[in-house]
Amino acid sequence: MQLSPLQQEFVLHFGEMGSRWGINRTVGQIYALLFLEAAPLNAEQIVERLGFSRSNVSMGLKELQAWNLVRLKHLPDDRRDYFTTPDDLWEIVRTLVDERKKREIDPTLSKLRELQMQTPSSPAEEHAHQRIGELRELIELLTGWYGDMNRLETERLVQLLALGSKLQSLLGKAEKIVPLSRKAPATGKES
Amino acid sequence: MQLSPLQQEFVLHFGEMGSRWGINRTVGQIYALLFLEAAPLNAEQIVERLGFSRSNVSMGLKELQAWNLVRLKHLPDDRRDYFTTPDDLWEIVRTLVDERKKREIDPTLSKLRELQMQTPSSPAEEHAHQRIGELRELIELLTGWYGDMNRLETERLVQLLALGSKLQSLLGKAEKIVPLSRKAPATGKES
DNA sequence: CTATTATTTCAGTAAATTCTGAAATCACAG
DNA sequence: CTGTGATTTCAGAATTTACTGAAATAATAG
Repeated sequence: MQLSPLQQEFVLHFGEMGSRWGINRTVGQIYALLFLEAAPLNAEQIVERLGFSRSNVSMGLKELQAWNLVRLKHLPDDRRDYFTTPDDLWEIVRTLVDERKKREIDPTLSKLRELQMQTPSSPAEEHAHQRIGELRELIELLTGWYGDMNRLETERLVQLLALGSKLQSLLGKAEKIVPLSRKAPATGKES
Repeated sequence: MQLSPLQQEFVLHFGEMGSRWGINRTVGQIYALLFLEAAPLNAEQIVERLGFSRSNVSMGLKELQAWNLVRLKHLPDDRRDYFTTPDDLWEIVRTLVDERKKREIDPTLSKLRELQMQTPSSPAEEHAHQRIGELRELIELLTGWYGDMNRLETERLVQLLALGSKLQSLLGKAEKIVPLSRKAPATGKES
């Protein structure tokens, strides 16, 4: 592995962490490398830097593409594929969360809805039915909220996140002026 | 496996999904079973219902305990251990997110901070250093926000989540009255 | 202390996954 | 076409992870 010490440590760390997520070491390392690199890299360059077999890199890149986590570029007069990660970190986060939701949450939500169609036929099933319903509701609340957040521009989203706990008191104040359940009364301050 | 059809489908589904998370099929199924069950179960009952070996169940339960995802109970005049999941689903979600943060995010944040101490010694390292800094900042923003949310009572948290995109406009209005960057001016409406 | 039952540990095996090199496919220049 | 280089596929090897049964340990009752 021919990387600067900084790069090397970062890449190795992401390889390790990769296995705590669904992805494997190879994929984690490839991603980490592309993330740090200023310019796009082709498969051969990744092989040189990480010391994996060519086919392993090919499969890793395919996986990263399936996750939408890398962008494919082409240089003039060069027909090899070059890969980068988006410059904008928020784009990366959005992709990551979207994809994980798609793979880890959505199938469960469908399954829960499907299971709730069944009518329970014993006290045990009654309780299970109940429990499944609660879980479905909770996941719907969370995914609904996520959908809302995801629709915000990054700028707005960051503002909101930065507010954090200040939101609490701010909302308390806002609610006095703009009650949640009805039309806002005139305050004389709107534009 | 001796379960009602409803239980069975749920349990099998969570077994499958388990492998998309860090946990394995066995652990996923045990958890799903306990989640649906009204009363606590002991290890032997789990063996009967899921058909795993006794030792496999023992290891699975140990893992679930390490994740803080099950509660240990004891019945009078019975020295076997009985296991349940919390009745309150929000408690479960909080535990899950806390533990995943602890395992998947916190170590990375430490590593990023550590790497940023190093002074870059080449243009490539300079760029990597930059990139690592951006990533660290983003993760700090997200974890900071999560810490804030986590401190809220469930009641409040649910209200906030349910607001979703309505928050946007509400905040716009609130900001006119309570500007974010300075002390709130008197509006004549505070308590 | 001894017997009985509950639980855990662990070495070996089974299963799943990751990784490789060789061959196949693809893409284009000449 | 044909040849060259880029990329992918894939069968088997290597590695890792999951699972089991047997033995060890722990806990309690008598």
